Amino acid sequence: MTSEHKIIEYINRSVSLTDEEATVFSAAFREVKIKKRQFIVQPNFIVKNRNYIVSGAFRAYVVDDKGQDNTIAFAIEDWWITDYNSYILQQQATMFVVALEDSIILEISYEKEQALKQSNHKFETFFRIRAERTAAFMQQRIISNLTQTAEERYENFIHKYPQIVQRVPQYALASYLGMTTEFLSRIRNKRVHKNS
Amino acid sequence: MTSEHKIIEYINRSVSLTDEEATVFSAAFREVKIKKRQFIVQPNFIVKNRNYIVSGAFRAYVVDDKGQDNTIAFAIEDWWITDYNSYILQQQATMFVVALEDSIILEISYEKEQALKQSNHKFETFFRIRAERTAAFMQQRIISNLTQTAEERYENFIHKYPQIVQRVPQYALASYLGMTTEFLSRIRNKRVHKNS
DNA sequence: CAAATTTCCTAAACTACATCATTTTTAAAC
DNA sequence: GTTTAAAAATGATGTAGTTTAGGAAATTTG
Repeated sequence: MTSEHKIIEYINRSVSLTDEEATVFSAAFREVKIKKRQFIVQPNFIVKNRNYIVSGAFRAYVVDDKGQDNTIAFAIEDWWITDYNSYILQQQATMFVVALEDSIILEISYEKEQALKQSNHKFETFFRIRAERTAAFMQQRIISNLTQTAEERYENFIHKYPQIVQRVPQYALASYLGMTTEFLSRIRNKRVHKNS
Repeated sequence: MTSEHKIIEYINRSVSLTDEEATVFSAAFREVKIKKRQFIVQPNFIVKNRNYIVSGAFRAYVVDDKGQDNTIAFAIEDWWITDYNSYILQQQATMFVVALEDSIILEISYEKEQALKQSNHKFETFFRIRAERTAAFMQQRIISNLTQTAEERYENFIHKYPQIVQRVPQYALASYLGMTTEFLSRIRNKRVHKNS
């Protein structure tokens, strides 16, 4: 399946498009190949694109005052990634977004997205549903961070996203879950010995 | 200013409506008076309404396995509140939403909101912008929770929301910031003595 | 495929924050 | 207004998770 077909199938899960609309929609995107370790977002620039991942994996993170990496998001095939604050509010980015694997993305510019949304009610609906799901997802993460212990958050994550655990480095997962890589190592080791 | 005028002014900050559209929009809402300590959302029910606060203040929280309160959100005049996950995904609520003061809200039902969005592209745009801002706000909170110490999160909060600090009980603010009320009490006390 | 680099593991000392128990202050209810 | 209950402050003690440091695996790159 081509990248265009993938994204058309994606949007059709939320709103049903005519063939013509589908063509207009997919034409707003540009396919780009990204090498492992390549950055698609860097701090202090205003983010130009929203990115749909055709294949590969990415990690978004911020570096805090103490120089520590804090992973904000992971994304794999059929997910989206960008610095959400920077893209939506068109202000300076604070995050890095880097490829964890050789990847293929479909990027859409802020201007083209605005034009799509204005031109057709269905496209507006699609992006509204996207934003709502993003917010719902983030709320769940906030609740998890507030209510669960480090170990519970890890258990929760491997249960919900087993396909991601395999593909991301441990230090990245640890910082996503709000703990050190050493502590995550300990949790994993405890599990192995418990289960044998 | 009447409640209807307030919400019309609110939506006009995002999209500009004709008088007729404004009438349709505000007619979808119902004004309700809520007494202090009264609940507008409780767990295990599917949330029916999204609520715009005309006056007063609310707190949304979940109770975890250990019986602890965890504050997920505060909201005052000109903000919105509901159990976002329950409302958007129309699934069982996990949160309580309670009035911290005698309040007046404008509530819109899920069905009426869906109808508004379908009937007029501008209304769809309005709710899309709402959802995007909500997501951007939540992302900032996730970053703050991951990167800052308890004291930094408190400093950050009083800087950003001085008007809320005055109006919410300390134990609620502490659990919003992810710490105990005792620890917040110590942070505050340290500040007072430092500044004198 | 060998060297260099990155990632992961282990373990002991340490600290930010939690818990527990009691007292004081503030607010609610009669 | 007085009583009662809830919230905040304070001190002592406990612990989940961090820090630091070293070595072992695994990946990357020439």
